[in-house]
Amino acid sequence: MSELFLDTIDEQSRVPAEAAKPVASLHEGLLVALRDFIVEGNLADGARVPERALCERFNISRTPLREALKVLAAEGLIELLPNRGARVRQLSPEDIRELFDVMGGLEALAGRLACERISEAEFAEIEQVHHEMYRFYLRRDMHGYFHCNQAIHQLIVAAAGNATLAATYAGLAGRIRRVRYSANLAKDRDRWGEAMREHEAILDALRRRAGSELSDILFVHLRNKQKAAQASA
Amino acid sequence: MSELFLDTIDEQSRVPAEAAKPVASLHEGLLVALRDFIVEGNLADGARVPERALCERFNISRTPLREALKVLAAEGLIELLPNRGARVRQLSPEDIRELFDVMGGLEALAGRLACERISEAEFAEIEQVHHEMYRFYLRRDMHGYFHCNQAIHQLIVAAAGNATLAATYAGLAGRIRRVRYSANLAKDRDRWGEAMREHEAILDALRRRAGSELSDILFVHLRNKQKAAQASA
DNA sequence: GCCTGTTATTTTGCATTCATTTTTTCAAAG
DNA sequence: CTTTGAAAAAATGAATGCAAAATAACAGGC
Repeated sequence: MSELFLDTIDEQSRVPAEAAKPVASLHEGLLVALRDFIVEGNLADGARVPERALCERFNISRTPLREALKVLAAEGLIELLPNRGARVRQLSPEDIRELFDVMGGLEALAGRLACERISEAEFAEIEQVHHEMYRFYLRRDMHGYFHCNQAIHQLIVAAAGNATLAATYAGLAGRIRRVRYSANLAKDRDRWGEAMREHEAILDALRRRAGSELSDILFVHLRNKQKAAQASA
Repeated sequence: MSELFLDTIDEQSRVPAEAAKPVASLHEGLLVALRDFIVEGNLADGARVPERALCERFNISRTPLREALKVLAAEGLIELLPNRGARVRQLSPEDIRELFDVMGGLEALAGRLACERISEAEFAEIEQVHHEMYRFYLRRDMHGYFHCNQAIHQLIVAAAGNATLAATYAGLAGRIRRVRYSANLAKDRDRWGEAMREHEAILDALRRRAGSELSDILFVHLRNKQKAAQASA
């Protein structure tokens, strides 16, 4: 490799640098669109995924669509029956239980990792959202409360600083997005107070950077959330 | 359907019966073959994945191959560069660190769940493999030790009774399989003794069904394994 | 009238083909 | 001799076409 070549590299290296993370957009667009289309419930649970209709819907040929379907099947959003096409995967109560537990485990991990590396600024942001959530709780504003709640859990996962964890978590979250469990809490006011107390404990453990403890609290918190969802299902 | 046909069905009905759970094999075969082909290191790290060559290698057309490639990309084994084909994803030290942590988190979860539902028979099996491993340790039989070690971690994940967890864990394990970290322990005899003591603690916590405690031990155990692998890398 | 057996239509899976883009080759200029 | 530019070759991404399978529609028998 000549020195001159190294000079030119300086100019061009920026391109692969900025293109390094965003793998770029190929038929990614289609994949995202299709995923949203399914997640948003445009297709009934367990319903056949009509190839031809979707081709017209997205103005593409069958080849890229089928490729996208294979990916969605790998993600667990749909299932592919040989020679029988794709079906929207319907989650059994058992599936949902499993997903809750795994997400609980991942959040527990996120909490532990966050304690190791979270900055004061990141903690301050979580703390701020927490207090905001508390105000929503006092006002009995369910919508605002859940918005903050989601944000906090998301911030903890982000604070873990582990892209693999975040991606894995997002993948599982996408699977159960079709199941609406958020509003279930509405039926159980006691649970709401309990959840709020758990969140106090979460913030406290995070403040003390007590990773192992926070890990425990988060898992139990998710377990309780799961129980509440099941009870009101 | 004639009675005669029913007679023959008796013979054949076993096939769909046992194929009920395994969604069946379509181009799954190709997917598995391709995955193994890459995992087993037939392609260099970061190397281009030659479509044409693989088509000949597996005697298929480009369409099913490209579908399989999309799935492998979703699994994180390869990466797809737009208009520039697929490349074997090479894991940075950071990627490996992340993978170790997530797998540690999942094993911690597996331990916790296992404590909730493991049967005496399952525990007995783990205990037996543990003792077998200890004998390998005393004999300084590295190969046998690692075999048992892998088996124990696998049995704990299985004992968790969570298919989603098992699948997620397997997916991450597949990504890292290309990186050989097993033999790294060989360079650090002290670590070996430490690992053995940690396994004693694991078995003890599992015996007492101390989920939270086992969860902690398993995560730290994986962390130490990671550190040892890094140090000898 | 309901069920069985056959035929027609649709749909899936894969191969082939085509337009673009990228990479390589080659040659001429500096 | 290196470097730049253009043209050829190859590879990628997507569309179409075709054989096999599945589903639907239909006719005949109990």
